[in-house]
Amino acid sequence: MKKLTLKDVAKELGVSTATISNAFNRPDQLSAAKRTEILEACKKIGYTGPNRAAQILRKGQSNIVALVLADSLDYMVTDPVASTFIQGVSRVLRENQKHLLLYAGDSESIADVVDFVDGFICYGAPRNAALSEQLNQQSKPVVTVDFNLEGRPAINIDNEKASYEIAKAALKPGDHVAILGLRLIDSPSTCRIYDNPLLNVESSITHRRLDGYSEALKEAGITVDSDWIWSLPENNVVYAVQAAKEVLYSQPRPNVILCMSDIIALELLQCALSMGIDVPGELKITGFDGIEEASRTRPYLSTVCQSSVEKGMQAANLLLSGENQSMSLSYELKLGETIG
Amino acid sequence: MKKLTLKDVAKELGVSTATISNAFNRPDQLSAAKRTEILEACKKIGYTGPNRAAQILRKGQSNIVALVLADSLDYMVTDPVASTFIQGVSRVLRENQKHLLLYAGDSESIADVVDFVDGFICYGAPRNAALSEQLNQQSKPVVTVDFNLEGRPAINIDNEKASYEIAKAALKPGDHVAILGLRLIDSPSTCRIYDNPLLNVESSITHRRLDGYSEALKEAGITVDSDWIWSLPENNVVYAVQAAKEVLYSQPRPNVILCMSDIIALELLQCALSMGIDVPGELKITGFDGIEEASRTRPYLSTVCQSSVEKGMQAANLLLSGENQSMSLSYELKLGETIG
DNA sequence: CTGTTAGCGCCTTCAG
DNA sequence: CTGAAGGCGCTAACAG
Repeated sequence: MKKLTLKDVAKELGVSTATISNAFNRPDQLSAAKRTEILEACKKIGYTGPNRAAQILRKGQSNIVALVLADSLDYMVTDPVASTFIQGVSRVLRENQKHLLLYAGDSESIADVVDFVDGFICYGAPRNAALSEQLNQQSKPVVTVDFNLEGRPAINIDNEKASYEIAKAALKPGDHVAILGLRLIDSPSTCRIYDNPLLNVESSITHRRLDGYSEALKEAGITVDSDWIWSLPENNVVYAVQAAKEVLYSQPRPNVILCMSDIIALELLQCALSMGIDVPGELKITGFDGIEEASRTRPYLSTVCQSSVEKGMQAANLLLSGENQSMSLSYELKLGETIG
Repeated sequence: MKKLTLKDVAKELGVSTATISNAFNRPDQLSAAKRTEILEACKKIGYTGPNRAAQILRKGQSNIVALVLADSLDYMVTDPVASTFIQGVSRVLRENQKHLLLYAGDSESIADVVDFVDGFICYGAPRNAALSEQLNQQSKPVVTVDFNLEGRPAINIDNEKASYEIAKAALKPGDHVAILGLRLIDSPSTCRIYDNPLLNVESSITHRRLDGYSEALKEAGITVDSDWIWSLPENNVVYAVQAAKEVLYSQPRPNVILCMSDIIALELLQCALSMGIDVPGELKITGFDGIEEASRTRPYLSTVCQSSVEKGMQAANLLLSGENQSMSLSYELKLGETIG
């Protein structure tokens, strides 16, 4: 028994194909009685509705939304910030009967899916910059998050202001400060940035965070040389451990370390504690993001909480609404025990 | 400028549509020279290849694999075990140029996607049992993980044996034991199971784990009444906190608590520590899964480590290979400080 | 309210 | 290597 088509069913029931199609797609085009009659008959003979592949081609609509993540899914899917974002997106898509296709930001091109997805949510600048180009040149709706694409609606938080504030809260004049940053330079491994060329200074949010820190440092009369600024290639535990060790074994050891993510900050905290360093007595630490794990750890991390769930929901809503209106979401400072 | 079709391009280049199609899909059907000539010309005029929606319809193949998660994406995507599994899946799909569609296990039906995806990986029994039915009745390949679907290849670990072993390691005769389980009964909230009807006793892995515990308990001559067994509706922090409090405030307080996930165990551990309970002196705790966070916490959790990444990779490989061969993956006991 | 028809864009055969 | 033709399964427009 092969798969039934709409035509088969029409013949079987002795009505036209249009009527079957309408019964499924446009209830207003036929009487309610006829409609339920047809639907019941379909159920009986095992026809579950029009073939989706054909519908996609015909209607140019698939109910699939592509979520383009900044990097390979491999990295992104286990990142607590990203997965919370995905959670928000999926919640809204579900309400709207849309489906979620995850797309890696280091893919070669969007050609594989651009013809059938209904739109793109782009979470962070894709590692492969060509994707940004391609996204901008195609005509389906795009919403960007944590970065901007000319002419497309975007969702952001004010990274610079948030970073300024958390740094401000942690710093006192005379502090010796280090910064553990993310993808500030294009390096495959954890390292100090020295005077290497910076990566995407204009567009990357981590450079905005750096700007915020710098402002607070300047106000406190503190200078931080580029050999006290680290760059991690990815926001994960492996790189975080490397960075934590490097910075904690550096002489003279900083007494304030500003981290651009909670993952980094938490690992640094663990590392410091196991070295017997007193936090916040000898070392103050700040994070960024406000991930759940940060509130399960003691001492409690000082960090910037951004609601990734809300970000995801807003992004999805914005995409589905079709409006071209960017927005800036709020954040919240959480001053925990790691800055005393 | 509207989107170019294959036909437009053929006319433009003065060759037949078949040739263009072949240039993209069947290199052996034309000379290498002609092929590159065509491909270059296409790039120049901005034709990125055949329309995927049309290809999907025509070829009946989309290069999209649906990952059916046990529950709503909302829950699953932030679960560390599930997201690690997704990581494994995505790694293999990427190598094979396939794309990943996330599908919620509490959806009404698979009809929305069954016509165009190339196959299904089903991670845990879908909350909506109708999906299992539907999956089994359609003809595309399916691989199940952590549960079985008749006639379909499955990937599992031996939950019963693993649970037996971890319990065995923790237990001494005379212990007062409680169990924090997952979805043992069909309840919307955290509660003791008492004599409520059990859920999916045959098929659910959590009942296998319970069986394993029971065996070890029997051997140690310990009985655990059903009012010392809790069931959490989902594996998340909220329910874990509730369960932790309930069990720790119960009299007489157990001195061994077997948890069916690390999330539960970690929350219980935090809770116990903040109540000033000595672990493992006054209370031993075991987990299940071996999530990353468990190794960042002290005292180190005793747990069963299963490699979810490998599970995901195997599942994807199995699906793509098309073989109908089930497999059982290994696990590893990690005896940490929480059982002394 | 129903039936007919012309594509959506492509792939594959087949004869040349 | 080409050109033509027949669908894949459906929907939208139009005529009745």
